[in-house]
Amino acid sequence: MNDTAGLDFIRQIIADDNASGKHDGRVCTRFPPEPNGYLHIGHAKAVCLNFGIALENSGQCFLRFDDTNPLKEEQHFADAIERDVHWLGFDWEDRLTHASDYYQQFYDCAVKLIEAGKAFVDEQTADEIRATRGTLTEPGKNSPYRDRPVADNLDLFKRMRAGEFPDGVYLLRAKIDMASPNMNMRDPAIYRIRHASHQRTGDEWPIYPMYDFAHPISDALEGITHSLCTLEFEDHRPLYDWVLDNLDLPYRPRQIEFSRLNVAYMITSKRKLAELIEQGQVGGWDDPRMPTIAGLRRRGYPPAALRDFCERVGVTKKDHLIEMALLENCVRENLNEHAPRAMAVLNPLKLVLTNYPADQTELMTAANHPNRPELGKRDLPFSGELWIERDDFMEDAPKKFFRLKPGGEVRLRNAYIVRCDEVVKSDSGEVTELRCSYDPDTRSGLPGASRKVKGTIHWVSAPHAISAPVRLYDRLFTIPRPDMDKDGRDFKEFLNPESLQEKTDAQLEPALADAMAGDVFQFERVGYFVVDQEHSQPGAPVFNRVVTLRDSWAKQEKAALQALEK
RNA sequence: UGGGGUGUAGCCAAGUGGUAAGGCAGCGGGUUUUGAUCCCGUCAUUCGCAGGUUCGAAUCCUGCCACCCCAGCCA
Repeated sequence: MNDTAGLDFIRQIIADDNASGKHDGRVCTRFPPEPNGYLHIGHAKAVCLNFGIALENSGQCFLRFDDTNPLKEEQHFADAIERDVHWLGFDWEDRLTHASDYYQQFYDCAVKLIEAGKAFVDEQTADEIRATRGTLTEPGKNSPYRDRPVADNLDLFKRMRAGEFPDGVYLLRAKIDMASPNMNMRDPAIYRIRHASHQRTGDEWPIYPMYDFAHPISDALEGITHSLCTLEFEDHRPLYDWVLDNLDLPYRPRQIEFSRLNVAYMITSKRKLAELIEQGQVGGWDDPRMPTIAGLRRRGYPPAALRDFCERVGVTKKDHLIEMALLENCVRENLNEHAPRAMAVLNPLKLVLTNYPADQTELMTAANHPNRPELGKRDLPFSGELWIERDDFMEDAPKKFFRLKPGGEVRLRNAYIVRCDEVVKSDSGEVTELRCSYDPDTRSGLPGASRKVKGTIHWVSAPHAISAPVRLYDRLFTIPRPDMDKDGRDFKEFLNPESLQEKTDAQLEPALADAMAGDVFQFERVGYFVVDQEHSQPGAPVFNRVVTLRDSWAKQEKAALQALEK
């Protein structure tokens, strides 16, 4: 019986339960978001875990909206959550539920508890309750209403439900133990009066159950076998079990906690993200720099890469901080496989071929993917006037610089080898044009093409190029944990001023004009770029950089620079 | 200083008394018309620390240390 080897601790528990027949071999999970905001990368881990486990075990997973607090919830959040879970690649089929579907059952359960003498109606104020709860080291005090007769409790609770009392004057509490070292067991609130219109049940209910009461019951009613949640609910488990122990429900779910996902240079606090939006630091919840699913989608991260990431980070109870490099590796790995190649120049520098016939145009053939011939080829117009990347030319180049330098040769990808004969500068000394000669025998595909030069650079034909806005995105913050500063500095002090850089004069190969929103390309030697879903028009794409290519040259240069500083 | 958790490489993570998997990052090399991809190699004499048990300990015991969570009528 060594078949649990290598599984994470939750999957081991499930495998053991399956082996012992604990739930008749049934596996049922749920992803239970409150519809009070947008899903983010941390939720993605929970989605992948819950739906993934169900899939692996031929089980089922519910998408359940935990809508027990109408003050914070909105239908459009629920709609966005459904869209995001689907986009991540998961399907709940007919298992879309709401805590609010069970309001009557919750109420009936509460009545049962009251009848059993296990719950009472308190009429202390919120302040009084807080004051008598005790502290971490001191026990609390019993409410003066704790021993109210069952009949009175029943009467009051029914009148609470009937809407006879204003908010806050009565509260249904579980009767557990005010001296418990676990604060959650000190007669926790289970039902409060809230005269608020609910997005689904309208004004039907003036009272709403608390999470700690509603959650275990919802789980039990749905036949959830393993109720997975994050570590901060560990202290709630005794209460979760207490509710199940004291009610007669059809199933007995088990709560298991795992550590929430933390990714370096990202924050997931709803309040803080909202602050960035309010201040205009980012464009909205779907800004490509946001850690929201909507943001990641618009950034061009493939859902499969996100799933891969969630799998690779593992499931444990340790606090952790995942490096961004792992996420980016997952994205690159996916995109390298799937993204067709294209040529685009972000910082154009004019290159003129002095010996190329004037007004001549040739069609060069370029593979759409170097390792996947089945993805086909395309034609690239070539002429005597080209754009190349400014970084691909250096006047005083170091030995290891493989690109263009005065008098040097370089291969134009999919085209000819060219030599730099003359550097034209403006009055201010800025390089404005390179005058080069090409070697006609070295055209790609010709026998002369076998001549080797050290470098290959990308280009686009100036008369044929299209121009498109290109946005270069980078991490939103400059430090790994902007929200955990030791000196208490505000997270906004660590905003990366270079998280967005807009290129307005990028020159792209003409075929890119027809790119569709959501399409992702590798701009060769530059990075992966997605056609923005919001701002692109047919025939007028706007590109977002998903992630750069790995760049060992840049790394070398950076290292050399750092060595120089020392 | 109450209760609940967690400590294995730079970052994750397996390991369940028999001699430290794997991934990411890093480093070195090879292939390459992308300084990409791909390929090869390298990367913990030691598991928070200190004792103990044992032929044998990351795994068991004792003590200590560090970090995280909890005092909403939020979830």
